[in-house]
Amino acid sequence: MPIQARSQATIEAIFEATIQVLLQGGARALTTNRIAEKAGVSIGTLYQYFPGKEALLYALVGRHLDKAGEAVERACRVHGGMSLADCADLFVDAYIDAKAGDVAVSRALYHASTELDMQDLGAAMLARLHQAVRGLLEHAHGGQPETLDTIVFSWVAVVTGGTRVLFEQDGTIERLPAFRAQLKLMSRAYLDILGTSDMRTDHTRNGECYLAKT
Amino acid sequence: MPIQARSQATIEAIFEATIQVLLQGGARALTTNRIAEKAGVSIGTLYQYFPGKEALLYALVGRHLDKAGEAVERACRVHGGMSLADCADLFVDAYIDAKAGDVAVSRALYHASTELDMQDLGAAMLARLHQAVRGLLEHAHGGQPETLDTIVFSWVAVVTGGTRVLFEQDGTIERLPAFRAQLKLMSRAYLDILGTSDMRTDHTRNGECYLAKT
DNA sequence: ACAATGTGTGAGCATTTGCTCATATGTCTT
DNA sequence: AAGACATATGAGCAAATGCTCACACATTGT
Repeated sequence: MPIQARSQATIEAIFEATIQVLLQGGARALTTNRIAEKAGVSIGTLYQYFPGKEALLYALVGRHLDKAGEAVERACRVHGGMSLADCADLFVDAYIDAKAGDVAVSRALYHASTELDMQDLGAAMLARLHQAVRGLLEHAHGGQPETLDTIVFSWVAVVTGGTRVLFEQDGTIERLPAFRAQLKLMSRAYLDILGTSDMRTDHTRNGECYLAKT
Repeated sequence: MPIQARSQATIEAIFEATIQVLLQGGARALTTNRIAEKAGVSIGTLYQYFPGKEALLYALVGRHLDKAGEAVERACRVHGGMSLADCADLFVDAYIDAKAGDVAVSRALYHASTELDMQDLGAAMLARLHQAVRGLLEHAHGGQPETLDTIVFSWVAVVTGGTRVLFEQDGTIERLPAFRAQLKLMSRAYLDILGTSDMRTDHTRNGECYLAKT
């Protein structure tokens, strides 16, 4: 669709302007006219490239998610003979690094995306992460495939969800280093179950009562 | 402010109508006129009780968060001489149960809340959970208080965030039981670190390389 | 019965929003 | 140079939204 070079530049300007408007004024201030103004193009131009406001946001969010997803996939591909602990660190680092690049943008886009129906984008992202992580752990798992899927799903949900909570609550990413370390610790402890026992055993008996009374 | 009984009923009707509109039409369809119509009251009545749309949403979201927070706090208060594993189960169950009651409502309210500036409500909820969980683990922790705070923060973030991801992606809460079990398993494994070693040790050496090659 | 006050009404206004379309200006090919 | 096509313009429209206000009804106390 882009025949001349300037059209691509225009689209880029519109994308960038959308992010800027979102960052400055929030979801409420995100109007097509404002976006066009900020981008330095006319409102008509905007509607030449996007059939509507929703489509613009959809494309923008999709592009960002795609970038993050690709980064994680790339990181997960190189895992020759890693320990589970290293796998844990690998995914946690890859995901957080992919998201930490522009926390503000991620937050802004996420807030904007709730106005629309973008659950499919989020679901696609989750599925992508699921596949990547599955590949990472597959050869270390001896049990049934569905068991592995449950583990992968839970782990991915916890890592992505936990990171989101951190970013939402702590805009300054002050706590990020500590949280990252804890997330790794937790992931290692969890994944080690893969190598030590079946998922169905009740692990309350393995660990004693660690309660240190007074 | 409510002197006669019917005013309270009106407010309740408005709250309920807000949820209904949100569930049926999403955030885009959430207009004051629609809410009033659905509630069976006039638009003027709505603005007699709430200074604006934002205030209405703020009150509604606050009420729901409050209910959930209170439930978790109540559950966390009774913890005489529990093992860490039981503590893990307790919080996971309490939080999920508090949220699972009305998944659809939680999702709807969350989506609506992004239009506004409600980060303070979310932060307050997190702080509340933090305090409750801190009380739950306090007597089992021998290290420095800041270490405990880091653990509690990370754990709470992971449990709340992970649950949110699940609810957003899986509206039918089909995967909830499996996820709940995994979350408990993960929490137990993580919290056990509290009783076995200091947080600063590198746990890569404790666990071997569990990788089962082929 | 009657006023005082709490509660409910809804037509309609000011503003905003997403978007269209007739037109203008670049850019490329021949 | 000139036509063909891609790109850009922006005034303005139809619809929607948050909200006001002058007025009506209900409940209470005396």
